[in-house]
Amino acid sequence: MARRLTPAELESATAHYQRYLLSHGVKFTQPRRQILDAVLSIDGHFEAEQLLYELRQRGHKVGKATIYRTLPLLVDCGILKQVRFDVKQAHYEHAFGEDPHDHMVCRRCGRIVEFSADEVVELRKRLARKYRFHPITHRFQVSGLCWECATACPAALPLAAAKTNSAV
Amino acid sequence: MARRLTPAELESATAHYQRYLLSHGVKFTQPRRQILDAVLSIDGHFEAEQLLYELRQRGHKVGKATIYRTLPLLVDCGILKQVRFDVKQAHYEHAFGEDPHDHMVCRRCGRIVEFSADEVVELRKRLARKYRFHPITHRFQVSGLCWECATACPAALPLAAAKTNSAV
DNA sequence: ATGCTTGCAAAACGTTTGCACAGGG
DNA sequence: CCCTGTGCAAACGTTTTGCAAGCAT
Repeated sequence: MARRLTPAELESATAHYQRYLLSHGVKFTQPRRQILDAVLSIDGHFEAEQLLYELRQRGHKVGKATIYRTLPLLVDCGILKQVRFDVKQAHYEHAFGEDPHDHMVCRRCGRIVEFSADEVVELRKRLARKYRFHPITHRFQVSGLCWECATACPAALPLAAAKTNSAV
Repeated sequence: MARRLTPAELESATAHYQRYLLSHGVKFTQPRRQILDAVLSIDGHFEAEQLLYELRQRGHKVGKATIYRTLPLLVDCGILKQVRFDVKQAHYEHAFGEDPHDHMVCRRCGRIVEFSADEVVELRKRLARKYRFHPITHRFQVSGLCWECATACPAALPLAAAKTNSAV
């Protein structure tokens, strides 16, 4: 699960961001600083709208367009990762100070279980060799029922069993 | 890779669809028949817009709304699978007469390499047990460079190497 | 002073919905 | 016949873009 960053990591992330912007001839402006701070303060996954809300909470009048223009910068410099669930809008999470992980999403309650990506990366490496591909990143998302929903609603399980082998 | 369905499979898919519609009190209308035929004639992945185009090619005046209303039927009855790449619009592919597989997408040329999902399903099962989750489906997508692009453009590889361990 | 950045509003995009009419069982 | 399915167009929510004004270097 996303944990709150330590002060040292916050510092480091900011410095990293500034270096990145500088080296790309991009200015470290107040809105970009405010967005960075807000982004780093959020635990877990968020979408653009939530980020806008967080900024408004802090009394910052950043425009929606600026958010959409800034998120790619944060992704490119490695502070954020874009995570796409099965919905139209993009989600983001920290890529900084986090171990690589993937997600299991519960169909019933929407709960997200994060799990270590170590074994996934290993499998990915093996498959890439076999299929002659150079892997850079991956997304592995398992959809199903969390433990609570599965015990609370056994009716949903036959469906699960029937489709257990399908890849999406 | 998606292969063209055999006449027997086409027949079987149509019968299957009709049975599904009937059992759900849904009519097998002309537009739905036309959409089914067009869908089955397409190899590989497609999106709603391409399906509309294919129908127009055949001289069928099916509305866009009907396409969007029909695709879920085809997914629910197991003829299609929704595949989501890193773009906003949904893609679809045959789920009929196909082995479960996942995708590697080349960042440079967009080429899609399909690979068997057997090992992925196995890993998924192991992880689900460990994290107490009931898997139903999964999506495993590897992003990187295909063999051709990697050899044609070695400049892109350092980036690949640097990010090799990141999950998305 | 220059030119990247901003906010606003409007456009674009894929998708969904409301409605009156058409068509299948 | 009835009731569902259809096409059209308009609505939708997210994301992008054009533009005049603002601000960092």
